[in-house]
Amino acid sequence: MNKPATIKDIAKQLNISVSTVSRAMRNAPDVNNDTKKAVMALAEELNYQPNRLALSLRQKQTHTIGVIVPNLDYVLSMMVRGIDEVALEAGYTVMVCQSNESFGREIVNTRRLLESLVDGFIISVSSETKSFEHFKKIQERDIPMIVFDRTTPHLTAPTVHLDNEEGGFMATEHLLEQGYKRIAILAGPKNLGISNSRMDGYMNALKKYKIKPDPALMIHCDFNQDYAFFATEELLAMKKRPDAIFTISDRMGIGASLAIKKKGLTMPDDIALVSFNNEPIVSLVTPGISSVEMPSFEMGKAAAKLFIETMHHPEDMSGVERIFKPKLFIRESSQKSLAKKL
Amino acid sequence: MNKPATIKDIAKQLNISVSTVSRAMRNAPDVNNDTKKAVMALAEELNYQPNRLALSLRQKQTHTIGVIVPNLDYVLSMMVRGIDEVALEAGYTVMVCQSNESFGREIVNTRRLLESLVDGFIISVSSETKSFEHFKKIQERDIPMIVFDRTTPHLTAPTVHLDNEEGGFMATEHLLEQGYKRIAILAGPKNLGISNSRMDGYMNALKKYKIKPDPALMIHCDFNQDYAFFATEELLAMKKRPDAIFTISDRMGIGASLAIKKKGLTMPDDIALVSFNNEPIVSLVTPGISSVEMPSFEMGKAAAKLFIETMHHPEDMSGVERIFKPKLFIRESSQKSLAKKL
DNA sequence: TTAGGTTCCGAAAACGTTACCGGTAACGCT
DNA sequence: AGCGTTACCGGTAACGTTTTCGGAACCTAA
Repeated sequence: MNKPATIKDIAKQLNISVSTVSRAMRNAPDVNNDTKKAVMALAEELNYQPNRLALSLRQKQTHTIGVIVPNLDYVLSMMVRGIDEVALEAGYTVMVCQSNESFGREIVNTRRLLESLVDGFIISVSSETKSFEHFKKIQERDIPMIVFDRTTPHLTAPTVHLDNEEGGFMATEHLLEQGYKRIAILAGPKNLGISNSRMDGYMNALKKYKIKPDPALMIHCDFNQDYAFFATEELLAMKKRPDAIFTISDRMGIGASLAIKKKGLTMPDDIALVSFNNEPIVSLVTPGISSVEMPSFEMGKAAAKLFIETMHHPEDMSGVERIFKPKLFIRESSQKSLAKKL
Repeated sequence: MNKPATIKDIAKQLNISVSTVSRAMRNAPDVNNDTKKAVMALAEELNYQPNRLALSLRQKQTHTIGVIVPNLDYVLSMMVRGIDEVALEAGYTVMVCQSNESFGREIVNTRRLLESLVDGFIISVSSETKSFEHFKKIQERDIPMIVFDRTTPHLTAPTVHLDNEEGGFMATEHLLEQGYKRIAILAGPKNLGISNSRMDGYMNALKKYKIKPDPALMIHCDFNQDYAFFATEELLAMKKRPDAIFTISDRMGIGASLAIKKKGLTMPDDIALVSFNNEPIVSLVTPGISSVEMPSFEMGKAAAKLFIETMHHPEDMSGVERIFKPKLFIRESSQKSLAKKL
């Protein structure tokens, strides 16, 4: 009914020009104090809200960051909170879109946000994504873009991610130190960078301990609990079954642990388990599952900071990488001494 | 560097007017097929992306829904996914802002989105919120607003929520049926509607079974795991301690279970536990925790549908309520027979 | 008095798009 | 020949804001 008040309404009522009102609102120096007060007062009274669309159209920037994530699981929602935190601080609004791990949705989201809705992007690529044309379109337009968490070599952009290789290495070395020899790995889809890096770490650790990797113990499966469950069942059905499993995510770790329990085996005696992410859940199940932690919140903050930096100095930020270090939390699922204490 | 192409560029290059280009892009009927093709082709070539800001400014609508949630925990992120789902389908983009359970952040977020960035709101109020002026400002401007999950009587708007009273009743009655008599409740802050409703259900169940509620067993504490832990410790330290606890969320349930374990008590024999939300985690801990489930995803979808309905028929939708029914999942923490089987 | 500086304000263009109103040309019909 | 339709297309205002330029009014100082 009652149209929202505009700068024009205020101008008319006060018998001054819109430019003056505009200046007064922004507290510009060249406007009389009395007029300023009058404008402010009337704005308050009319419940005036500036129209950001007009502003953005005018100055060709929206002060909005488009964040595209594959999901809002524990880790990513932590990261988003981090992004939110510093973005708000810096005067940006964030627009979160989840692609649901779907390539198609990712494209749609990108296209939408690209319609002048955002000043730039902070993205984490979906596990389904194999082609990166939609992201390259962003770069062709010289629009800032940060890739975080799920990074990829196919995109040259400032990135924030974990040292996943190190994480994979730590997890595997820990198992080796505990004396496990046949260590299986449950990895994600082959095109998923974080999965591959973690697997590289796994390989490195095996190499260091002079153990020949066994392809039969290296499983690629979908990035979720159910697939991990089935994959683990198969692993456990092998004639020479593994004595330890490293899963690339906690969800998968949970799936694996369920399969282990179902088979009637116990951790860590019959088989050990280490997973990744260190979500709260892994400390609550019995036995507690060892897991590699990533500083999600901090990484989110770093991504946003990097974004803002890029906004200010777009010149060759493209190589910048912020790499965070993982931390291994050892629990009963992988340490015999700990388990015996119980 | 290379400015994004506009409708004007296309017009100039094709020697036609902007209006024609505009019509061609929208596939309007009154434009020659050849020109249409030419426009489309050139648009493709120039990598033209329409400018939604201009469009929105012109037609005074943004096709964006502002979603304000207190956090992105399991339940709410499920709901957001539901909202996303139907919103995208209906041609809307959603803008998710988390208030982090902070009143101040909620206000800031509302103000930002109110600056003509969204066509309307779907909100779930923060647990800290006691005043609702910022939300009423939305309504004063005749902007559609749906309240979901965390609803409140202070706001008259179309709502989507769980039958929380029923949920509280189910949980409590289940405990009573199992023979528990001194049932404590761990509730949230006193101003939190869902908490109060669940507590009402609790009261109703006690009444039905002719048990006099004991104020000493009704604890209000912060909506998280740690506070629940401490509150439970106090409960267990009572001379006449409760023989069952109903917690109003799974996080709190986890906190309670940890306190119970620490004290050396076992569930369900020494004490029973039922919580709320039925997050995956409650089925994974030992003993499994009984919990009341809400159809989060469906509720999110319903909220978005209701929003779209409201957009189309704003007239007196204000009374509409979509109430979903909870479902109790019984696990070892509260059913003696189940526990004995293990 | 006049020159020069301040202080305050207004007019108008611009951002990219759509919507409204109109116009022209070609065609067919009487 | 004259008229009405039809099929296309163009000009322009408008959306709400900022920005640039300029100018009026006043003050100060020589």
